[in-house]
Amino acid sequence: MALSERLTIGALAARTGLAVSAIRYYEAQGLIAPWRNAGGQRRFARADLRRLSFVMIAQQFGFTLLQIRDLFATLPKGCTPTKADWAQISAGFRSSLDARIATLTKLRDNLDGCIGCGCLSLEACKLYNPDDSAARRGQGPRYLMGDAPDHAGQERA
Amino acid sequence: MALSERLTIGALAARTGLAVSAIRYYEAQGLIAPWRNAGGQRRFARADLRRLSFVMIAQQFGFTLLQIRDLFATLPKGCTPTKADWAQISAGFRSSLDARIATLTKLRDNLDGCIGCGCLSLEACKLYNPDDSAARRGQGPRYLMGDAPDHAGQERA
DNA sequence: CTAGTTGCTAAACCTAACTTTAGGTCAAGC
DNA sequence: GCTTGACCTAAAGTTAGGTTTAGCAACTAG
Repeated sequence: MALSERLTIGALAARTGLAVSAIRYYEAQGLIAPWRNAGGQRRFARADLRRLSFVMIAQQFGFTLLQIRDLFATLPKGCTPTKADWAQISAGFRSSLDARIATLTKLRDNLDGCIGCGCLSLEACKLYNPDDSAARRGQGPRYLMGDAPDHAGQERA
Repeated sequence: MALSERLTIGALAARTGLAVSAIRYYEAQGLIAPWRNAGGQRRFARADLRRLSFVMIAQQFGFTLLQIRDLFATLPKGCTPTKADWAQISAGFRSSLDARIATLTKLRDNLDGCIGCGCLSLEACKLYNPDDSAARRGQGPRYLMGDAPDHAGQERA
């Protein structure tokens, strides 16, 4: 048992469900920092299981790897974050998640309104870009409605 | 006015806020099907404004272009879908959106539980992969918790 | 009728998040 | 001690959703 305090990449992969290549990729992205044994092979701490789990959860929450890395950067430099550290990060997730839920709900309600009122022209209704940045991929500003820019973009209700 | 019943790609871009290149890309993906004038230039119907608006909204809802294309494929073959057609599609969005909201809410509540109970080990808690496929990018099955596969993956509460 | 703007195609490039491939090394079991 | 499976690196490939570039054609205004 004490022997397995240091996990190989394969063991970590088996226990997280991640591919070995994904773990190596995460290391390249600065999300995890294993040390190496004499032969140059990666060796992971058990705490890295938690770390990777957190990465996977955060991804589901819509965070990019870059954002997650930055989040980790706010942790104290000691190798194994405490419960309190995780709690702090999780609380941040909580509010981000709340925001995303609110956005989607608003979008849904607007859609309902469009269906209900029968307008559905989609050219003058209330569905505007809520810049839910964590969930989007595009980058340019978009008016989002079929009609001229002048009635979109400024109404940020 | 009657002259502008056929829109050029530039006009369509100006009115939707999309880049010209994006519109051409959408055509290549089968989302829109303009005809060509004598000189080979694209000419769009006014209804395409609505179509593109719908694409943009659907993207915000987390749909891929492929899914949107398939959605459009269920429309009657006539060029300009009726209000009822849009309403039907929108209703489908509505339920998909409901599902996504439910997923995120569940995730949030589980996280709350983890914070609240102080476990936060992330190794044995209830945060599992809810296959919110519209919001994910990965493809393989993942256990999502740090610990062995045997207590993850089957509990689909 | 000619200049300038807009449009055309094809192909290359871009980012995120990985996987795959190629060619070689390490470690564990018999 | 040797074979087999796990591991290594570097680089290329993949998918989605586009943008950029290059070189050329077509509209439009004066």
